[in-house]
Amino acid sequence: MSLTHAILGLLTITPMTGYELKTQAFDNTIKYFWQADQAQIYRTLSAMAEQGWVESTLEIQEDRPNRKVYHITEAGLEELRRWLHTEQPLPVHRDPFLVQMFFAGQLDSATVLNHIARQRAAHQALLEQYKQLPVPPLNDPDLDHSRLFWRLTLEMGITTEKTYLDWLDQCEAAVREMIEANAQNPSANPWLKDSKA
Amino acid sequence: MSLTHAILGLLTITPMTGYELKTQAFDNTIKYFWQADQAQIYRTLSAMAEQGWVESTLEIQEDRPNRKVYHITEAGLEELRRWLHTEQPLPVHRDPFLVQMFFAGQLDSATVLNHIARQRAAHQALLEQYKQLPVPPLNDPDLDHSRLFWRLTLEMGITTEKTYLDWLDQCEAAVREMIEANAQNPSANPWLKDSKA
DNA sequence: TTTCATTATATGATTTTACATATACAATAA
DNA sequence: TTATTGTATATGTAAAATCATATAATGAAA
Repeated sequence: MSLTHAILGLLTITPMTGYELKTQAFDNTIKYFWQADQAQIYRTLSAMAEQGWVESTLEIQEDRPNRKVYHITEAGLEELRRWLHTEQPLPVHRDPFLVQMFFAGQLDSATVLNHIARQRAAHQALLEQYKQLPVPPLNDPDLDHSRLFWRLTLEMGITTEKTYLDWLDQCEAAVREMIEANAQNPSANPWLKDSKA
Repeated sequence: MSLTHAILGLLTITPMTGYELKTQAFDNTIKYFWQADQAQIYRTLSAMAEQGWVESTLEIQEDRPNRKVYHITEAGLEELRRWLHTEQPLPVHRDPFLVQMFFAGQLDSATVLNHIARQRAAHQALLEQYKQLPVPPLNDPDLDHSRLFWRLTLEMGITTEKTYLDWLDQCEAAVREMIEANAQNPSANPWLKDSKA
């Protein structure tokens, strides 16, 4: 599975604790292409340590919990390199909102517009977060190999969110148009319910 | 979970067997926002039948296996309506290729270009498949409520794939540029390995 | 002729993901 | 003062997803 390899890759950048992997790497940086649960990260780290792909050193701290800093081993590097050469399957799409929209013909228009607005806000927030990530732009002279790919994948996250927002706007427009069309149609149907407000 | 509600929704269109749900609905139509395994569909249908949300009638066939045609019940319709009113969480992104690209600085450029080309072909194929789905376009007068939302979600699938293809092209261009830049740089690094061909 | 694809349902086993909760101390906020 | 947030690791459990395989008939292809 790719979580293992995402972690292996991250540990080539710098040794990290499970907590840092979660809060700095996954939640802030690469969540637009791989999301991971905290519990899953810790358990995967244990499994990887058993495999011999990572090792940890305990850092004793006084005022806060001890840190288990993981670093990648030679075997881990080898596994990462092997995996990096393999062809990857297509992404799995599972978007519950799109399921909802697919069947939104069964909802009144006001509810649909409300759903759209909420999703819009959530995606907008994501986009803002991605935009603030400190990765040099494509035309930056500091863009070395690694950073080039970080920027490219970040661009993907940003573009995806922009596309999503555009689509939500398109949906809203289409729904409003449909409301108009129905308002002029005397054989009014229940779809208009509440939506005149 | 949304698989249940995707199935409930699909059964409001027409009664179907598990096989039809898989081959016609999921694999052909809505896989760009909800993918489902065959085994999972059958098991979910069983669970839904126990819940009382669907019922099945057995259609005896002579030359092929009998069909278990599921239809939605009143309780199922109620559950679907309830769910359609709830707010949905953001989509979960898990794209192993993007993980690979994030760490592609550790690969030689020829391998990266090869990976990109393969993904491109796969996404191109998906796009072609989506384009051929028989859903009336947005400006079609036959576009009723249901079909409007089918078209909107399909537009999302198409747009997403187009965006992905554009991004892959951008990646390819960036990698080729990086190759150029490195070729002129005498402090050649292993990244160029094999990529001069 | 044997293998493969299609139609159709189903189970076993495993892996992956998700959700909840526990511990523990410090600092900050209500 | 009490509650919450941040740092840090971990387990229990359940749900969901994946992969493999079984059955069984027909028809087509190698």
